Amino acid sequence: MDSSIVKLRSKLEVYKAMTDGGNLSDCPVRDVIQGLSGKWSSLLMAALAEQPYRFGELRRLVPDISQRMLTQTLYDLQRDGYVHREVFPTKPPSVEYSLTDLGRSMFEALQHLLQWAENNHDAVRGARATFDAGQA
Amino acid sequence: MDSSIVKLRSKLEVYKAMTDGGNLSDCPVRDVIQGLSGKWSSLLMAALAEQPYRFGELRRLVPDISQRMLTQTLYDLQRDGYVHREVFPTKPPSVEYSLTDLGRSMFEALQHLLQWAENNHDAVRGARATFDAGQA
DNA sequence: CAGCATCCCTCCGGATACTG
DNA sequence: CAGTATCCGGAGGGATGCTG
Repeated sequence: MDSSIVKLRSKLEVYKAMTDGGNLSDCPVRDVIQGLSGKWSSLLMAALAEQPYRFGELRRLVPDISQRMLTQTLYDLQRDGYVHREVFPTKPPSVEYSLTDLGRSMFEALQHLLQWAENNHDAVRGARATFDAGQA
Repeated sequence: MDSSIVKLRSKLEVYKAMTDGGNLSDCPVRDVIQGLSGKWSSLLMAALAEQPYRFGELRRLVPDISQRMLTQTLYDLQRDGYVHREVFPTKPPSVEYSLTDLGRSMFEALQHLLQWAENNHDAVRGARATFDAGQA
């Protein structure tokens, strides 16, 4: 739960951690990463990092997500301990989603990547365009 | 290409960046993230961050990747400008893959998340187990 | 309001066989 | 050695309709 700067191990060590566990498919690091690789996970984490939201608010906030995927992604995030789900027995009922401490901790790590993407997406787009032009 | 500490904007700003672009499906940040969300992308980036590797070396390094996915993932990473592919016209030919400057820059951001996963995967596993027990 | 159920389809990714 | 080509099953994900 420590949000301070993490002393990074060598790159080799990071790679080795991703291949640990004997059976590679059981590697816990890859397992965690896999859970965040869905189409909507990082976007919903970014939204909830801002503030707690109710189900319908998230729908309006992310208009192009289907109701099915919103339900399922929130379920998965809750299952992995990133998101807290609280039901208010009002009438009609309302459900609020918020980040847990684990979720906030994870998002701080994720945020580096999102920030990088924001700063460098034009370089990536450019590389893609150049590459496609060369292959044409 | 600056690898120094990035001054993080507010969480709200990060979320807004992920919903920019009018048409959400055209949001460049989500576009970049999407390209890294494949099953093998981060693992191969971690391997190549360690040192350049040839095709066959990567195969042996990651035994449970199919040859098809190795080819395709390397192709995609190259297309997005993260990986450089160099052919040596030996006989038989050998091809070496290495990270570009853009790739190294990106990996530094990605590494935070990998590091977090390594440090906290037991917490995630635990949350998952607890959750599943409660639902049973 | 906040979902579950159902149908359906795309495409990710694995297995196998073949080339320069 | 470093790939391409094909086939194929299954998970991911969208649209629609119904419930407490």
